[in-house]
Amino acid sequence: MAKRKDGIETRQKLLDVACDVFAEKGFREATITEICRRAGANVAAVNYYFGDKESLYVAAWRQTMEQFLSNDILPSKDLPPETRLRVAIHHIIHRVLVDDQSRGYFRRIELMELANPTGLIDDLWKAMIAPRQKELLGIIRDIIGPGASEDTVILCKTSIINQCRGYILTQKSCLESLGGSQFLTAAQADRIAEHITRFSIAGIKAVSGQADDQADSTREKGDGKMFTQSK
Amino acid sequence: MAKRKDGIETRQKLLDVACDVFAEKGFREATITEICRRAGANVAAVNYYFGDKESLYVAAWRQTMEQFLSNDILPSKDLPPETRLRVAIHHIIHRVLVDDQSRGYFRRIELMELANPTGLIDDLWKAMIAPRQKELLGIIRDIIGPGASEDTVILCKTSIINQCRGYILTQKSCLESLGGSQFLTAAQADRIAEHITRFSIAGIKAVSGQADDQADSTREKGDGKMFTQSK
DNA sequence: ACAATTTTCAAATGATTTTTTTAAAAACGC
DNA sequence: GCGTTTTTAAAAAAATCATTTGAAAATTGT
Repeated sequence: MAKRKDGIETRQKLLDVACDVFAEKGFREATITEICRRAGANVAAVNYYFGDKESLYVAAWRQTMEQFLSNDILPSKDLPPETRLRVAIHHIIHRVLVDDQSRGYFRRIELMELANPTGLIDDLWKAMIAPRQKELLGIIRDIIGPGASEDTVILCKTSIINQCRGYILTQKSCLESLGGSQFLTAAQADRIAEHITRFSIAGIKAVSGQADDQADSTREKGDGKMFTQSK
Repeated sequence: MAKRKDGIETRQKLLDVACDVFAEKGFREATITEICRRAGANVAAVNYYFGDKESLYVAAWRQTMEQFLSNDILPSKDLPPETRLRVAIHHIIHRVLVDDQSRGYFRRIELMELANPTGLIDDLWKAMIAPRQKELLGIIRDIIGPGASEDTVILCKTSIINQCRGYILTQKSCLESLGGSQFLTAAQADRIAEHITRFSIAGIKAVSGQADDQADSTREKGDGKMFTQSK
């Protein structure tokens, strides 16, 4: 006999709420009890549909990633790199700060995972995010020119990512104190994104003189790289 | 009769370890059991000296803040603002990334508190950090000139803080993958700080054209400010 | 309408963990 | 050595939480 359709509805509701709660509290502080309560389901529902909490977490991550990637705009390679950077930054900021149904979760769950790693989604993360990081590095390289060291490009990427990422943290406390709404207006997000864009383009150009042979005496491992890419 | 001096030693050890553990795990995931174990004290010690876990947390925060502030170098007002910014950034990054006995805790505990607020130290935080924020805003104002809007100054401050703050997050996972040492060398931290400084000075100058009457149509509250200062 | 199956539910289980207390023993200052 | 402070082991108490269970309810296909 076929499955009932209210079943998958509950399952989906559970998954959506799980994204909420994991994004808010991280894996360990999120409880099945709360997830079920907020989903209007019985405590047993998670175990019925997902087996256990860990599997629910992985499923929530997967859904969040898929939403994140599916809404992705890849700026055409023909555009000048400054424009491509602008598009990328606006995109990140909007997803984080503007309420358009759960698309901001990715960055927030990522952050919780960074702050308190569970290790449950490392493989998933690497597979899906590595290409995106390369894309950003490529844009920066195009702006900065071939003369700059790879270290410098990575530092620029980190500066940009960190600028955006920071808003995830302050979002909650900032906005709560302003009043009800959990998200910024599109105009406010635009203002922030535009700021980060201009700030960063100028920043990139200003540090472009950092060639690879900078600071030779302090080099450690002898492989010519001071920093390696990680998360 | 006078108090025994081994008593305050234990108390101090407890407090130091508490900073470690709260910085690593945040309030809720830190346990008294672990703190006492790592301090080489009995489980009952925390309750004996501090009463309960919450009081220990507040005490740990207070100590961390005081260490943070006591080591503070206030760059002389005579210096050009670019130099003062450089000093401030180097200072933050060194405290976060270089191992000089627990001075980096402040930023890490702050981060945990931001990611998962307990609300226990809000007042403390506001009282001690607000002046420092003002200092940074003043430096930026000096660089950017009187023409720029207050919003723009705040956005610049946020860009700088966020660039620094991000390294707290990636520090752990980054460095673990590189091998044992929990901290960067001073030279690596210098490189990062110098990058952030140049990047940001250029950034500030690039956005200095953002006057207050930008984006009037999207203004919300009518108080002329798009953003208010928070954490 | 009925049987088969899926889903929901309340209650309880079980396990683990963690804070807090207690009362006695040890260590210290004088 | 005396009085006090500190430490200790053990256990009590409290608080969670994930998970299970078995029965009830709801849905589906016939």
